[in-house]
Amino acid sequence: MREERRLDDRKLAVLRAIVQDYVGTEEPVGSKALVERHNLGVSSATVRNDMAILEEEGYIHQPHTSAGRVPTDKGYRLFVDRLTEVKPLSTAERRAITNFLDHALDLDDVVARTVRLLAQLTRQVAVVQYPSLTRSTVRHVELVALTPTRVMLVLITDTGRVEQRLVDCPSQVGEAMLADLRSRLNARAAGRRFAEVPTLLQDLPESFAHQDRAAVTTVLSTLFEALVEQTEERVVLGGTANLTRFPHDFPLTIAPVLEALEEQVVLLRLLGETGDPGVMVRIGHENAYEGLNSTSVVSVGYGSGDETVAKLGVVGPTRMDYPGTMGAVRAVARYVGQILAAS
Amino acid sequence: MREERRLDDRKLAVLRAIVQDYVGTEEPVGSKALVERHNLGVSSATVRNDMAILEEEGYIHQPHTSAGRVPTDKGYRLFVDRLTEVKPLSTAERRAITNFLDHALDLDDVVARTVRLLAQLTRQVAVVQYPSLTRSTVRHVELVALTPTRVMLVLITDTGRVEQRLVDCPSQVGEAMLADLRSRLNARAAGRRFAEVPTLLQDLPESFAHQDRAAVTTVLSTLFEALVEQTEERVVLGGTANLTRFPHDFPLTIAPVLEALEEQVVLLRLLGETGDPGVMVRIGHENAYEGLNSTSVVSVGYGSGDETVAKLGVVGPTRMDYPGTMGAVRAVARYVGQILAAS
DNA sequence: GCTGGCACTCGTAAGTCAAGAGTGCCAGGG
DNA sequence: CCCTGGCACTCTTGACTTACGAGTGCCAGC
Repeated sequence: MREERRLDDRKLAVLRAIVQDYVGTEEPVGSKALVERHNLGVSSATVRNDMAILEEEGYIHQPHTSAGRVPTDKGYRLFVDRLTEVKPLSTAERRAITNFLDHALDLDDVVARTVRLLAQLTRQVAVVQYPSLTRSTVRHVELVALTPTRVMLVLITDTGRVEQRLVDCPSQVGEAMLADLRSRLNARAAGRRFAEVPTLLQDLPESFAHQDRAAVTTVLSTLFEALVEQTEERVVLGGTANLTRFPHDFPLTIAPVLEALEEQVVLLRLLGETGDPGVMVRIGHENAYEGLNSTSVVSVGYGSGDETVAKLGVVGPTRMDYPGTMGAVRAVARYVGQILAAS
Repeated sequence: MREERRLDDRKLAVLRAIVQDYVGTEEPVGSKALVERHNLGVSSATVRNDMAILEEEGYIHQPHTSAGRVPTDKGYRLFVDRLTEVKPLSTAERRAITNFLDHALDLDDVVARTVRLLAQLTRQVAVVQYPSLTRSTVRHVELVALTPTRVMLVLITDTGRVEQRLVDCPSQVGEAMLADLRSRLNARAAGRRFAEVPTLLQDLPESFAHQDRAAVTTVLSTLFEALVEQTEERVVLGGTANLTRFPHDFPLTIAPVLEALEEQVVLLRLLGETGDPGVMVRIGHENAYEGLNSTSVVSVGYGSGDETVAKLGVVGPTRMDYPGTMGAVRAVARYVGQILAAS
């Protein structure tokens, strides 16, 4: 293809150098500075020619005549795909992760700590999704009578998550009937995946006395609701103060970013659209949401064992240290997975 | 006192006008503009004299010679205390509150919606504390055997909140013993306030068979821990994008503010230090936390009935519309209180 | 005690200028 | 054919100057 013909190894090296320098200095990088800081073995004039080609192909861009070059989204994309490797963490960083996460108390705490850790490690905005329940199984369902017609339904999942729902029953429910329902419910549903539960329980009301059937049906439908609703995931955010580390594009970009980050739906879509198992990077305009057009998202799935139960990642400026960020995100995800598997 | 002698009604009117104009225009206000926009009945020269007095007393301040005046923290304080009334909401705003909160599903949803609502209404950063459990009572304690030595403890409070804890028991716990413990626990603790529970349950282990006592003690201490820990409150934040509406002092002030707002501890102290029942306003340096020295906090307690169970409020620039903000905060708090009382 | 008038201060905007960075292009050499 | 040194050109940036105007403080007079 055409690009292959025009972009020889040296041009790619130039692009790599531009990205690295620009990420470091935050300033457009010129040909002269480039040859000084990287031993490319050619003169600045040659580099200028290469840059002209790279610009023609859309990998770099010139803010104005007589300024240095800045990578475009397409340039970052090529850099991420072919010009760099994920950078493994230093042992100090690795130790920080274990230190920080080993002291987590429960699921909420794991998520909260993960978000703080990611934000600190990458110095960017961290996003962590609660473990998904779509593939989760029911560990236990508890029913507690609060008043004669009111029942508290508590759903406990195998990821250690607990959800409660208040059920207003159409008729009085006796303690005996409640105990009966509880045990039958658990007998059938415990250990099952969420998706299976409704079919497994659909004929349950029939086995109850006529006057109790309405109440049983109400309880069941509340349970089903809870199961479905929990697939709408929660997302936790941290490190928004890191947005202020870029006084450049202020306050143009920060406002829409903050707005976007407050929308759970947007956050979920940010993380949600990845399919493959590796670290996903979405750069600038590759992001569906307009407010995030000048940011990149680095995300990855995590889970106990080999199943992905949720995603986590960071949001930062397109001008970010991709190798380092990808390394940090991946490392944190792995360790969180281990923690989840152990608990 | 001296102030009373020097600050006659007209000077106070001038201060009020300065605050109002400055909040509106965000620019230092001069004597001429003041007499044009408010019918003070005197000339600009007179106003200038008054301003000189107000400045001597520290109520207003001049950024530089030949600039208009800006209220100081002390000036805002006087304004809030004596020069204005809390502004009641418009019917449209009132309707927005009811519309928004009436559709809340559960406690989490109430809090989430409240935060969004407050942020929208005041166009500032909203902070809502989860209802306090210190005065809460235990509604039910549930124990679920997960493995022979592992028990899930679920605590349900009268505010509808649910907390779970995993308990690793030193010995195997049978289903029968667990049922026994469950019923005794609820018999003694249900309906009681958190603080009472430990004393009520302290001799419980003695009534169990010798080989079970260690397990019972473990479960109980986990329960007590959960009770205590829940008095450390959670706080939810929203509307941080509103911080970007002040391109003036950027990005000087926004960074420390964002940092402060990410610290749960700081947030809690922000809300927590108020005692009296009315709306509390803390202006600029009245704030203990340094990063918030250029912001004001407007907060108020809310609760079902007449007991305050938690607080909510907003954080904004000292240059804010105090009457409007106070009105909005108060109205939201009242309505949330009603919702909580009803559910 | 209020008012009009006036001189003074000082921040802001606009305009000018020089310096420097960076480029594109070209002609020559390997 | 590709690389290189050289050179003219562009355009941003910062410093400096200037003019303007908003706003003040003060004073004499009513």
